Amino acid sequence: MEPTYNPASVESGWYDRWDRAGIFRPEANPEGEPFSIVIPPPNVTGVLHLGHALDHTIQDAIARRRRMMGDAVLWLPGMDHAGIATQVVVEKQLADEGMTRHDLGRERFVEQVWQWKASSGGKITEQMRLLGDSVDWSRERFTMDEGLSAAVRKVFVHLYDEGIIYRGHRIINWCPQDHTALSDLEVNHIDTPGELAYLRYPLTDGTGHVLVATTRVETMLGDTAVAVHPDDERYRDMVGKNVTLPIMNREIPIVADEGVDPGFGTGAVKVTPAHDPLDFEIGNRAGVEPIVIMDHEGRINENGGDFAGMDRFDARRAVRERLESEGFVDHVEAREHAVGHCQRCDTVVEPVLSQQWFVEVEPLVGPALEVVESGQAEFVPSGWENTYFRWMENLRDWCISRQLWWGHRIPAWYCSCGEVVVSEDDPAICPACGSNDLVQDEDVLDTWFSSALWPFSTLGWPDETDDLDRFYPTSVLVTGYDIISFWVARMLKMGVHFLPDVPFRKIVIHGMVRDEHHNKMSKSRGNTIDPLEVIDTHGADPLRLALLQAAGPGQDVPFALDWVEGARKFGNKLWNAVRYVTSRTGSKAVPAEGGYPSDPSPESAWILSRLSAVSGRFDELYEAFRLSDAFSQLYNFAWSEVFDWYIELSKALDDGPEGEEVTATLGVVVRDLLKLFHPAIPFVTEELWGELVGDGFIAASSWPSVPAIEGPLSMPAFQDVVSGIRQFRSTHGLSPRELLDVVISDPEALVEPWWDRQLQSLAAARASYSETRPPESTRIVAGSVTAYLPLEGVIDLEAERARLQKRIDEEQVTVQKAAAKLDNPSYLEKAPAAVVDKERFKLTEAQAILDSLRAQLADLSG
RNA sequence: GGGCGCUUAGCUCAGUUGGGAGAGCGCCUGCCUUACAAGCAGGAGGUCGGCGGUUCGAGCCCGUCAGCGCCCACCA
Repeated sequence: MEPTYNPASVESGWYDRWDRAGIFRPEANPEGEPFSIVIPPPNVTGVLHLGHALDHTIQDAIARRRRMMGDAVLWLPGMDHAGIATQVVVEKQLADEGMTRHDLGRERFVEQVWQWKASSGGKITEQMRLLGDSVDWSRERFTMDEGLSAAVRKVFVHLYDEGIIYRGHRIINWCPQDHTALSDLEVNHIDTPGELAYLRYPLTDGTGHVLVATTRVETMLGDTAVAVHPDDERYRDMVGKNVTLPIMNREIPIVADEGVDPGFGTGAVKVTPAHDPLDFEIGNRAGVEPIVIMDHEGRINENGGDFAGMDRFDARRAVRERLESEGFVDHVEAREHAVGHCQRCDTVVEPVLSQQWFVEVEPLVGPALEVVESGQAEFVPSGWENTYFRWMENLRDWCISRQLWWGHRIPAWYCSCGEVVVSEDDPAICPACGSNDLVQDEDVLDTWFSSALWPFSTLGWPDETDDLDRFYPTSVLVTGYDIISFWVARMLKMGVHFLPDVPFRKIVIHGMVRDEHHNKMSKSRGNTIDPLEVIDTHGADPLRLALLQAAGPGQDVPFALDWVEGARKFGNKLWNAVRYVTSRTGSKAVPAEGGYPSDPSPESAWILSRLSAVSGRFDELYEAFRLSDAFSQLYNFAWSEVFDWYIELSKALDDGPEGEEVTATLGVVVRDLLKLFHPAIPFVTEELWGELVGDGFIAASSWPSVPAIEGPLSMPAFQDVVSGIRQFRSTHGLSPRELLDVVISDPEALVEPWWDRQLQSLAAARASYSETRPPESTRIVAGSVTAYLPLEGVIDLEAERARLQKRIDEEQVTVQKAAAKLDNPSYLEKAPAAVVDKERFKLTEAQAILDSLRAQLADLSG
C-alpha cells in the first residue's frame, strides 16, 4: 500500500466494476425487502453543481446502507426535459447561425433539440458516476420517453374528462423575454422601489373628478372602469356615473365592488381587466370588456393609441409625462412594491389576459393534505409539514400551457366546427362533424406537469408493471426545500389521485448549499465552488463526507473547501489505519463479517463496547435521517477512540499472549468502521476493503451487527491518569520518552493488572502500588485513584503549583455547586432520588480530589 | 401584510423526555514516539442575544424585547 491516500487513483476504477457486477440493481438482493428512491431528475441541460452533489450524496448514503442491510434497493435515475431551459439552449445555437426556431419550423426544431440531447445533453449522468451514485442505470428514464409521454397524455385526458383540467381566459403571468405563460410559482416577487401616481379622472358630467392611484401608469390605456367599495360613503353618489378616461377620451363607468379596499390609497381603483387579476374579476362582475394593450414582446399594441409600439417601460414614462402635461397627475409618491420577475430569465413579468390551459387544484388538494396529516407520507424534519400545509391551502389554479415547442404537446385538437377533442390517441376525424380538418393545440405542457408523475411514470404506469407493484410507493424522496411547492406537492396530488397509495413514505428535505458564511453561492459574488473541480483536486469521497457532515436536516449547508480538506485528511487517517492493521494481520486476512472475539482482552472489550454503542447510535440517527449527526459521531469515535486510543493500546499487546486476539479484533473493528463509513465514502472504503478483507465488494457486504459487550469499568480512570501524566510532562517540558516511576494509590481496588503494561506503553510510566504518598512527589487524581509522580528533575515548582492550583480551582467549582444543591431542602425533597444520589457521589469524589490536591499544594509550598 | 426559522468558543454548528457546556476548523506550546507531520500530545477561549417568569434546578419550557434570515402574498 502507498503510505498516503490518493483519492484520484483510488476513485478511478471502482464505479465501472460495481456497475458491471450489477450490484446497483435491486435484482442483486432478490430476497430483500423492496426499498426505492426516485432521483429528483436533473435538467438534461444541467451540469453537476453542489446542490446536486448534496442531494445525490444523501440519497446514495441512504441507498448504499439499505443495500448492505439486505434490501432490494432501487435508486432510479433519470432526467427532465426542462422545457424552457433546453429550448433556449438550442435557440441560442440557431441564433449563432443567424436563425430562429421559426426559420426551421416546429418539426425540424424539435428534431434538432433531440439531436442536441443525444450529442451534448445529459452530461450530468457521466458526472454522477464520478460522484459514485449507486443508481440502476438499466432503469434510467427521461420525461420525454415514450412511456412517460404516454403517462402524461393519460393523466391529461383523465383530468380533462373529470373537469379538473380546463381551458379558459384568465390573467396569467407572461414573460416577454421567453414569450410564454408562466405559472404563479415561476414568478418571483421582488420588492422594488417605484412610484405610486395619483391620477385625476374627470367625471363626464363635469361635476369634479375621481382620484385613483397606480404603480403601473401605462395600464391606464386599458382602463375600462373605476371601482369603489359599495359601502364607501365618499363615493356613494358617484357610483353609476361615468368618468372620461384621460388621453384615450373613453367614457368608463364608476362601479361598486366588494373587492376594493376602501382603506388603501384613495379608495377608488382604476380597473384594467386585461392586465391585473383583481381588475379582471371586478371587470367581469361589472360586465365591462377587457382591453388588451400589450403585445407578446411587452410593447404597447394598437389599442394604446399614440403609444402603440412603445416598450412598456418607455410607455410608463411617456404616459405619465402626457398625463402631467395635461394636468391629470395629482401627485406622485415613492413606494416600494413587489414586482414579479421570471424565475428563469429575471425579466419583469406582465400580468395579461390570455387563453390557457389550467389545472383546478381545489379537488386535488384535500387528499394530498390528508395523506400528510395522517402520516402516510411524512416530512423529515417534520417542520416542513407546516410549510406544505400553508402552501396547499391557498393555491390558485395551475396554468399548465406553455408557448414553447419543446415539451409534451397538449393533446387537444380543434375542429373548424368548434369541437375540442382531448384524446390519448391522435384523432383522425372530428367526432362531432366528421371533418378530418383537426388542428392540434400549439402549446406544450409545463415541465413540472410531467415531473409530477415521476414516482409512478418511471415505474411503468399506466401499465401494471412488476416494478410499479414492487417499488411503489417509493420509500424515500430526498430533495431541497426550494421545490416542495413545485414538485413535492404536485407529486403528492397526482400520486394520490391516480394511484391507491402515496408516491413516497418519507420526504427528506435538505437545505441549499451556501458558502461558509451562509451567503448564497453566485457567480457575481465569486464564491461558487464547482464540485467537478473539487472531485478533481480533492476527490469525490472527501466532497461527499464534507457535505454529509455539514448538512443538518432541513437546514442550509455552509460549505467551504476547508471542510473537504478535513474530510480528505480523514481518508488518509483511515488509509493508514488499514495500512497499520494489514502490517499485523497480513493483507486480505480479516473476515467479511463476524470475527468478534469470544474472550477479548480488557482493551478489546473496551473498544468493542464502544463500537457496539456507537454503531447502535449510528443506526438510530440514520433511521431518523440525521446523517450529519450520525457521521460526525462516527468520525469522532473512529479518530479519537479507535485510532488515538485503541490502536495505541493494541501496541502493548501484540507481542504478548494476547497478541493474536488484539490483532484480530483490531482488524474486525477497522473492518466495521469501513462498512459504517462506506455509504459516505464508497470509493476509499472499497479500496481498503480490498486490502483488509479482499472478499467481494464492500458495497455488497453485510451491514455490521456488533454484539453488546461490557468494557472494563476502570477505563475512564485509566485514561484520566494517562492524560494527567502527559499534562504533567507537557507542563514541565519533560521528554515523552523519559521513564517515570509512578506510585498508584487505589483504595477502592479499581485498578486492574492491564494498567501496568498500558501505563508503560502510553505514558512511559512504571507503576507500583502503595496507599502512602512517596516523598518528593506530586499527584494526578482520577476519581478514587491517585497517581503519585516523582518531582525529581522538576525544576519549576512554580509551574507545578500553578498546575495544581488550576486543578483545585476546577474541582472547587464542582464541590461548591454540588454542595449548594445538596444544602437545598427542596432539592432533596423534589429531585428524583437517582439524581440526588449522583450528586452526592459527585460531591464526595470531588471533595476527596480537592483535599488531596490541596494537601499536595501545601506540601509544595511548605 | 401573513407565516416560519435562527441567535451557544474567533468561524461553522451539535446539544430531543429540564439535572455534569461539546465537536470540527482556526489559534498557542511541545514532539519527525517506525500506520499516518495530511500526524501525535498538551493548552487557551463561552455571564448559551437582553430582560422577566415557571421550577428544587433553565442553553433547553413560557412571556417579552432586540438583531438576523427565509418563505408566502392580486393593496391598485
